[in-house]
Amino acid sequence: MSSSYVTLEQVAQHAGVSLATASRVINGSTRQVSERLREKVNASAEELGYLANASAQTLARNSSSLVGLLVHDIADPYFSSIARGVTRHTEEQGLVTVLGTTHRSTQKESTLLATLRAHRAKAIVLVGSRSTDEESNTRLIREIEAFQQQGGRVACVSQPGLPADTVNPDNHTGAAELARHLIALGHRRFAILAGPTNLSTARERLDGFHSALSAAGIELEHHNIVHGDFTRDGGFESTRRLMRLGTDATCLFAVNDVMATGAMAALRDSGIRVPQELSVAGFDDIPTLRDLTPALTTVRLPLEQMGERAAQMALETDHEGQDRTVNVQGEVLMRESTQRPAL
Amino acid sequence: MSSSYVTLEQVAQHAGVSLATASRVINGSTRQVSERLREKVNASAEELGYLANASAQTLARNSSSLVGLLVHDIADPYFSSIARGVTRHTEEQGLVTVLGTTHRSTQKESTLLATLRAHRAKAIVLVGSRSTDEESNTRLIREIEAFQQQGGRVACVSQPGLPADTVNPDNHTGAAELARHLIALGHRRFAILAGPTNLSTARERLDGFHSALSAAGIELEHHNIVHGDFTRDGGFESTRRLMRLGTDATCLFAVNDVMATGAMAALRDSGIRVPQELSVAGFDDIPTLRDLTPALTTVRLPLEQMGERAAQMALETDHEGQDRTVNVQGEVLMRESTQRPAL
DNA sequence: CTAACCTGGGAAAGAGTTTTCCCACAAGTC
DNA sequence: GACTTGTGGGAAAACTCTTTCCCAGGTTAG
Repeated sequence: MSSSYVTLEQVAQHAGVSLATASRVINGSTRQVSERLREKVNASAEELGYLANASAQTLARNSSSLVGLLVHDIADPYFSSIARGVTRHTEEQGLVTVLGTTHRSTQKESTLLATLRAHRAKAIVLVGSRSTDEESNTRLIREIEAFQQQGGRVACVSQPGLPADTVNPDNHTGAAELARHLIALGHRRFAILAGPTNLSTARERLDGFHSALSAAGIELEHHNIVHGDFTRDGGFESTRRLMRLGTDATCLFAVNDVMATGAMAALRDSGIRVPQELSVAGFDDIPTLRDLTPALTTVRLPLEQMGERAAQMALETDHEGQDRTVNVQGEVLMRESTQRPAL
Repeated sequence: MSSSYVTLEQVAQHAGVSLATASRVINGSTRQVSERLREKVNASAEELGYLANASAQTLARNSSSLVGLLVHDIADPYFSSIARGVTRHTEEQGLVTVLGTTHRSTQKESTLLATLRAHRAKAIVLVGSRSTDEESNTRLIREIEAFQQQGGRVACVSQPGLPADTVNPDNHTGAAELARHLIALGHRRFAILAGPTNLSTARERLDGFHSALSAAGIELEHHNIVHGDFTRDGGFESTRRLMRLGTDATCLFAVNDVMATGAMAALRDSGIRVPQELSVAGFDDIPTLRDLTPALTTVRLPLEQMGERAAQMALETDHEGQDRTVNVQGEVLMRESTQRPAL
């Protein structure tokens, strides 16, 4: 009663073969087993409702069917889109996805990485901006290497520079191209709703935008840059601050769509019409946010595919060479939230 | 080299004690261990970087630290909000969340449930509408019971009638109250963008709305009901269909926010102004969709807390009695997408 | 002073797989 | 007919941990 499990040994007995033979049938080993016995074992397994004990398998094989997925916040549509791509691939492969949310805490990240290591996870997909903090970065690298030592594989999304396969959106180019489109529209004075300075994604987008402005001979004034924390409310607050201080910009670039959403809300609250009085652009093309009014000009990233590709790279068994990097280009989508500036 | 792991035995040797003693120290058993040895063992574990092998523990204890979370689609903000609540609780408890996405396939649901069983998951949180299909329902119940037989615990969100603890939003009352508000605004002719008929959530919301209309002596005409599939695009298409066929309704109720979003997009495409020509209301108050224009009238559900509560119930060890049900009331939020009908 | 009782610690038996090693037997070779 | 070769099957070790059982030594009570 206490143990309502069917073990492989029971299956073997029921089929009248040895434990080893049963195992060989169940997970198709290299060794041949006669068709007769094979059928007998399969029939017994079916009849008894055999379900292999995953922890015993993991222990014996020293590798589990778990794939870790670490994101900052699963409720953030940026991450949930990527997560969907990851789960699509892992589930297709019959693997199990372990979801860990770090909420930008390197502490939690470490804990989760250790847990995944303890579970002998087969692979880990790391999503989200890498911090520029030296210390936590080297620690992260050490942990990744420890995991790889154990035979685990790692792939990252948006975290260039780690010793692992990487899916890397070209934030710099995307932002620069967006800037050029906006300049072409006639804008000359820009405000930027930047992200946390220590996150590479935020910095790359800022840099890319900035460099395109410079190339066009446009100055970006210091007081026209405010920082948000990549959340909707952060974007809202930072935009209010910008408005309170006053700005002569004709176009506001928020480095991600989620903050752009907050910005548009703040502008509406302040009675500023978008795009008539101020153009607004974002980055990511978050699917859930495509129905905002006015429709947001942005740079589309194929988030779901990025997650899928990362999972795929992390699980490719044949590849054993150098770490690979897949660069992903964004596509500028000019929509309703931007127009040529009023004279 | 092959095995770069530190085992408990190595820790024990390093500390000069037996394996059993080391284990007693590490996971604070009932048996006492002298302070001296205790410190020695802990120091050794620290020094060697001991990390317990989770699968060995699972095998020995016949219970893992895994908590399953089954949703239809992690990119759907309804589910990702709930998922956030679930992970908050599980991670707080030092447990590991396993994410499975079923995409409304009972086949995948079964597979995932079996996998979780094979891993000796400690608990499972099941999220999403229960199907009304008799056959898949009884199978689901059998699988849940099999899991419980093994000592696993189950909690559901929005799936009343299963042999498990349940967090149950009062869809009927919420929809009815919303209907009363809309009637009070002056609406008499309604169109409904209903959900898949076989999902309880969709049905309850439809029923609740309908019963409030009946109570007010308002007929709901058959041609004013269309069905979507709970997705944005489904809402879009169904609304187009509704418009093509023509409707005399002054208010459109979509049974969830995601479909309401698609409906608003379709109406805009058709040049129909919301709310001036047609009022629109949704259900859920999805956080990511709060910035739509016009702001959507809806029924707020505390999605994140619902997930958290479900996880909490699933993990409460002391509770061993009857299955509990927590009812959650929605709150009607009248916003910009509804107004009194034009005369 | 001895009997009963604690208490800390160690040996060993599982938990359910995988996998290696070896044996038995049949078939083919000279 | 003995010897090799090949093939299917079984015994047992290994994976790492938990936990029970038991023993030795010290403490207390009578």
